[in-house]
Amino acid sequence: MQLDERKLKILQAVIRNYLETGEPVGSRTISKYTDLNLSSATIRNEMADLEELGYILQPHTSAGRIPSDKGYRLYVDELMQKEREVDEMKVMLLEKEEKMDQLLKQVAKVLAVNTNYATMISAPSYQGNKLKFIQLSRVDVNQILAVVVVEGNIIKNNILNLEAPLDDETILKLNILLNTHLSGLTLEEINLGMIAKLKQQAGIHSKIVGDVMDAVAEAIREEEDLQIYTSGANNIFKYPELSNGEKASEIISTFEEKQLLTSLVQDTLEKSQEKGIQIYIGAETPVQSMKDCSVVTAAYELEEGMKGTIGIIGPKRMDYEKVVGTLQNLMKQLDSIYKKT
Amino acid sequence: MQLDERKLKILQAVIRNYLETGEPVGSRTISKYTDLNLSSATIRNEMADLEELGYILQPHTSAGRIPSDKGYRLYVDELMQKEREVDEMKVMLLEKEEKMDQLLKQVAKVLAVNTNYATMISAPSYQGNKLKFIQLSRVDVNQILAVVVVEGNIIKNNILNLEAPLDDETILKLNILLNTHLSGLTLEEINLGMIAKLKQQAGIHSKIVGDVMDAVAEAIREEEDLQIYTSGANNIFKYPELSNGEKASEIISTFEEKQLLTSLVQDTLEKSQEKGIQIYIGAETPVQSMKDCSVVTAAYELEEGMKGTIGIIGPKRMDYEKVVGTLQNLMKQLDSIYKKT
DNA sequence: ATTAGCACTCTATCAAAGCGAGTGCTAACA
DNA sequence: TGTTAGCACTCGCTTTGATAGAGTGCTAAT
Repeated sequence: MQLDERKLKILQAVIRNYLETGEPVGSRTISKYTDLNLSSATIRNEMADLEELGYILQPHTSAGRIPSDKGYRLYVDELMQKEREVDEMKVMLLEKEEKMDQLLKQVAKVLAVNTNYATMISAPSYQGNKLKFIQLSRVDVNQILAVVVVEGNIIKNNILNLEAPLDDETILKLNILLNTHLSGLTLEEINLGMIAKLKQQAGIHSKIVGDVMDAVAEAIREEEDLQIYTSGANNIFKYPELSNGEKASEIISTFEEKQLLTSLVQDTLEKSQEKGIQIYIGAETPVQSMKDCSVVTAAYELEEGMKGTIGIIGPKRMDYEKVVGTLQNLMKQLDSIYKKT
Repeated sequence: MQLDERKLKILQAVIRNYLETGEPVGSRTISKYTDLNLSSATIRNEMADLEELGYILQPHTSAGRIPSDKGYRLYVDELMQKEREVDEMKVMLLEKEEKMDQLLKQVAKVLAVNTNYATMISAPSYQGNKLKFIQLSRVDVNQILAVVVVEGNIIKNNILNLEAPLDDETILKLNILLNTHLSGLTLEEINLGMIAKLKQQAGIHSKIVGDVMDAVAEAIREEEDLQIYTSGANNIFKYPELSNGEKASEIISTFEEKQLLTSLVQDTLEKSQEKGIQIYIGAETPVQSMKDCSVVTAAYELEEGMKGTIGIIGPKRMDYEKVVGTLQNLMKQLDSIYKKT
């Protein structure tokens, strides 16, 4: 059996209607709602076919139909209106110099308020970026501060405890040594051989060099378990199908233990090569606890190849068109903020 | 009418029973539960009195009684067993050098898992601490990095954009200028007059000084909206009286917008002078959205006078004794971690 | 002062009944 | 052959009424 034009139209009508109301859709509703001018009986026959094909299903006999995951999938792939007016969403323009996390939190929040869904945003990860600057300074008689700056102005600090005091001149020398050898290198290029060479040159101060390198390594490591911000988790209470205790609890947990969203971020980044915006319907999601939701994600890229992801989490009957539109809109704005520098 | 011994015992029995079951408690239950050897009829009379006095209330006629906020208050103030065995709770010992936020998250989580309530912990705030060190370094042709270190090794970075390049010597001079005048001062002592004087001394570079002072100011400001970590928000779903959509949503929101908990932190810090552990029952809480919960908080103090707070949020019928015990236990452990350095 | 006893109240639970929405099928129709 | 009117049927939701049970307040006896 094939999906002819008419079946598609009916499926579309069912889904549209269900997205709006959240209630199973009956044949009579379709018969009036569409411009097909077909009686409910005809619709019924077609709907029986659609059910057999797996695009819609009945919660129980003598109820209307609701879309299945397969139905939603067809809808977002083929049937969805690609362009639609989207409410203009103003991201408050933040100075680029402002702390990145402020901006991200802000974006997540604006998005949550605008869409009425839960949102997440992962901070751009800086893999492959170059070391820009290292500075050691004494802050106390037996402590020095190591500041590591990576391209993109990511700054990491570490306090190092000294065994024996260092005089100012030595610190200066170490600074020069470190900067001349390391700046401009990517974090990957700083390998053991290079470290050994540096230590050798540092002579009796090789321990300090080792400690600094550990600080650099930690800067990398910390960046690896990436930061994720969320907002609007309470929006899920707006959708009865998600707000029963069991499911709500699961979703809230995931939002609290943000690291559980990592797989979502990874998957989005991988797939973002092929397609800008990614839609996960129900069980398609890489995060188990969201199998009753749909998740729409996009990868964004700031200058200098820093990539992060934005995600919107809602019920399966989310307004995909609006969400996709809003997300595209947001991308543009992020772009413009970071281009106009 | 006064609360004699017997009334107190009955009130205690009602509350104990209600804490366990969460169901209204009837006179017959009390009659058997206690060692008073009184008939249910007598209990009924006494309970009628207790209700008139406002310590207990009936959800509806012909239901048992439940404690009122006033009843709980009396209970925690007077009736509660002060000492009780508490499950030993191991806080994973983290190296002191480890990042503070790791430790805090860990503590919040352990506490949530152990108590089955929602928890929050605020990072210690460093008000009144002294400026230790300021360092300007050039990271780019027109950017300098300002690092501000406050006592307690709190470090803040800011990138400043220059209008005109600065030579190394000038940067060095500025460093000396700033450090000689500012280090050792508390953040409050750095007032406008002092800034003006510095600017004057900096001559043509007064703009830089101004920018650095802004950076310092921002370091303060950022520290002010203090960091709060939460865990176990989903635990509230374990208590039916809190997991209805409306209330749950409100609580979850508060946990997401952690800044809403600030007033709780403030209040705890203020009151911590008089009493170690603070209990807010229902409407007593400074955070409006938790009026249906009880909140138990404590202020902790790490070395160097850094104070933060820990809070446990649960239903009014929370196990106060256990929670208080657990909290005291935790305090001891935190102490020992930070004492043994 | 305490308590046994009783009438009363209120809720929760269950079954029966009716309603309404929706279906599938059949037969008639164009 | 595709469409549609009609009809019997199913199922869930809501209402209703009856019942049981828990608990109370009051009174009268101890």
